[in-house]
Amino acid sequence: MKRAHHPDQKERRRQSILDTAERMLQIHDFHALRMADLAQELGLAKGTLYTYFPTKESLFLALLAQHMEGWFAGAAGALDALKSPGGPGPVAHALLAPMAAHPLLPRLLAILHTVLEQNRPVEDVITFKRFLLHGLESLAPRVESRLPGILPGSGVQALLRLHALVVGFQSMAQRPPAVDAALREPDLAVLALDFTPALEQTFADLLTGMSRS
Amino acid sequence: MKRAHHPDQKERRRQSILDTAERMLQIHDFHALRMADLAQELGLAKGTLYTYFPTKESLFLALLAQHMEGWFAGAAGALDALKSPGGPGPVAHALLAPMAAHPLLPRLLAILHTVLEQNRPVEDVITFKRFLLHGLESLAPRVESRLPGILPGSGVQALLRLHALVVGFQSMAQRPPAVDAALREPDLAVLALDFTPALEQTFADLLTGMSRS
Amino acid sequence: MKRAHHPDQKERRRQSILDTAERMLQIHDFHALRMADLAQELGLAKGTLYTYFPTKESLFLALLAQHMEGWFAGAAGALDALKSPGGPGPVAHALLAPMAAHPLLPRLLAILHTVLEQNRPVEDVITFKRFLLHGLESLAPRVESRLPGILPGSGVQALLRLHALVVGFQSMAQRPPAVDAALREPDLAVLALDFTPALEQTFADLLTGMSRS
Amino acid sequence: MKRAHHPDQKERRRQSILDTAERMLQIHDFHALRMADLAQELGLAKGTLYTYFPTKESLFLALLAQHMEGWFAGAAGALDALKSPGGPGPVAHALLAPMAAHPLLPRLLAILHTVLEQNRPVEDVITFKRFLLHGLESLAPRVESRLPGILPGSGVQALLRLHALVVGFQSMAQRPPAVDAALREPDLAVLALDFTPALEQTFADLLTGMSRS
DNA sequence: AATGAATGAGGATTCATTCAT
DNA sequence: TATGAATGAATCCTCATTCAT
Repeated sequence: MKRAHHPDQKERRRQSILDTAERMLQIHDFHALRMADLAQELGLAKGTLYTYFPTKESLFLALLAQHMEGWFAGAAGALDALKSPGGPGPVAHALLAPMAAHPLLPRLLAILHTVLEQNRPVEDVITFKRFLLHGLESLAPRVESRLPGILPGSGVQALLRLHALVVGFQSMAQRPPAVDAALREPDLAVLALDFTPALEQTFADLLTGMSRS
Repeated sequence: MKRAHHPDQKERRRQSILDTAERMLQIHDFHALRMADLAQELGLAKGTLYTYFPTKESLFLALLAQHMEGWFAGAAGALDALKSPGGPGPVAHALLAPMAAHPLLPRLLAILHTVLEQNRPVEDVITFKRFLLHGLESLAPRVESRLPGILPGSGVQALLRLHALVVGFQSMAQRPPAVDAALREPDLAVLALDFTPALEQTFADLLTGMSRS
Repeated sequence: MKRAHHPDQKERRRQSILDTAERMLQIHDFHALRMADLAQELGLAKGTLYTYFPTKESLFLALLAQHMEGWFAGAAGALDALKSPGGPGPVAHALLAPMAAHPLLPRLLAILHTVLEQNRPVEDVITFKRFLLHGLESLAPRVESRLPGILPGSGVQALLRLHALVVGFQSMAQRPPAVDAALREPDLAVLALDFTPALEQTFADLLTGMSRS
Repeated sequence: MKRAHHPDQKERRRQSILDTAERMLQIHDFHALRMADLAQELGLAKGTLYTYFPTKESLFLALLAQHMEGWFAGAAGALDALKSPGGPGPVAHALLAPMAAHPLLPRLLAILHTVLEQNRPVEDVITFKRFLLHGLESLAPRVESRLPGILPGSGVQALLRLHALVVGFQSMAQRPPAVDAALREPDLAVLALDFTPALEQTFADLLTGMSRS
């Protein structure tokens, strides 16, 4: 394997690790995806991964950050493209449609608190949380300006609530085989949520409620 | 250890296992809580646990079911005690105040999909889902009747959305030590959600939105 | 379950346990066949089995003894029906044809030394060995009288050698699925022994050799 | 513990694992010999064993292969050293005397089918069976050429029959303490086989029979 | 005689991470 | 930088057997 001496090369290799991790994450979940497999798929040695990321969690946290960034940008653009005032429905759509370009985002968010942030040094957590907050704060005013009735300053709150909905619906919508089979019983069909529409509709309703309360 | 031959005794012992599991779950999380420790705490042999519950998951699923039942009853009572029409705030409070008597409920719900329902026989999942749906359906009309503007028949949907919020907020609010430390940074305080009020306020707003949309 | 007070009833129940064990042994092997399953199949409690047989091993040792007895009788009859002198082939056939009526016999013999006689009280082993020797000694003169060239007194030896062949061929012929698949490779077909003919032919050859040496 | 980076070192370490396993197998049987003990005896971590052998079975299968190879070589040499024609007795001796240098061989062969080949991937079984067959086929013509009367082409068959006798006599000769005690009863002494002479004598008789049939 | 609740020993394997080369 | 050998913690469940009722 070529050595990545130049910073550019290092960055490229780092990115290739993230890309491969992403690809493999579509097949296996976080726990099932082993560092050894990732290394093999990349043609690297296990140890090499650890020169780029200190832990497995940090690797996937970086992946999450990347997708968050993409979503922040996409959502900002979509909100900006919205005629003002947009109203809850369009705002919800503007925020969630860009998530389609980042299908792993909900899955990574769902393990953010329970897995990725476990056993990490406080400084890293602070860094990530600042990054997250920064993104939310860039979207917040855009949201507020498209929702006339909303309480000024509650944009970040709305986005945190969206965060909770993403995590909650994701965990309900990602069904292991046995649960999937169970929900094929006709009477249980009502419990078989479809992630995207459920999320968007719920969030639109929530924004509606926030716009009047 | 006395043998529980009489059905009454068996039921009492089963309950003592659940009670002890609950007590220990307040200290360790599901994974950290080992069956061996539980047995030792109970003064039973490990194998004995398995005469009452076939797997660790089934034990905690039973615990969850018990608390769900308690919450169903409490919420039904609180809703019935509500003057009609109650409106979103009172309804949200009626639904969530009884959860205070079941502090483990959010934590168990948060691992329901990702842990407890993993690797379980389909029939068990069906049974549990039916139980869950049955509870939701007993609450749904009560919710609808207290929310004049809500779409008829959307009571179950509202409760499923509550479910998602519980799971989402729970995972955000249960912070490992490092995250807790990070959120003590002044600028990050906004990310430090307090589970109960965040949940109740959000759900109230959601009900408000559902009552008008 | 009816109590078996009368000795006759006890004997009948004991036999029904053996019969059921035999039936179940055709599906699962010794280790896979659990005492709990056996009890359930019989409609008895586990503990009841232990009033008839002190251990799992003793139960199957009794089953083995029963089949041995059947085989002793069958082989004795077949040998007696043989015109004298019969020669190695007919003698081998007379000894082995009756084994077809006891298909479990080779399987039980194969685990006799490595499983059934483990951890048993010396007295029981003595009893069983005496029973075994007694059977062999009843067949030995019949064998010798049908094999003119054989060394007088070597009948028991011949039968012990047969015992070894039964155990050896049984372990080679009872193939787990992966081995069975492997032996479907054309070049490996020669290793895929068929228990009955391999055994009989080999034993006939052995008797031939013993008749001349 | 030094890291075995060089292939030579790796091979040496692999061999030291096999050597230690062999030494410990003389005291405990396969089941009683735990991987943890083996690792401790070697001064290695348990996990390290698994970098050399994927399973416990594969480790002992490798050990068996090694002894088989030794026996193949020894037997080939002994047969080659035999004046032609040798006759059944000398051929049996040429085949079995080299087994004395591999006292574990019969024990490993006795668990080959019932333990070592269980739960192994088909490819591994095929590989091992090919290795086994290859060894048998190298001995077969040597056997045939020393046994004038034998059916041409029946050398492999003779060796498979030897295999069965080894397994059968091994299981009869390896007596647990209780059985050993039982066989000290004077009348039962006839059942107390001595592995090596019983095997060699029987096989010689079998070859005699095969030479004329 | 029948029951069935209680017992508890017993072990291979995975995999994130380290560190000598 | 890259390697990959070494590490070692971590744990659920089975099931023959017992014994109080």
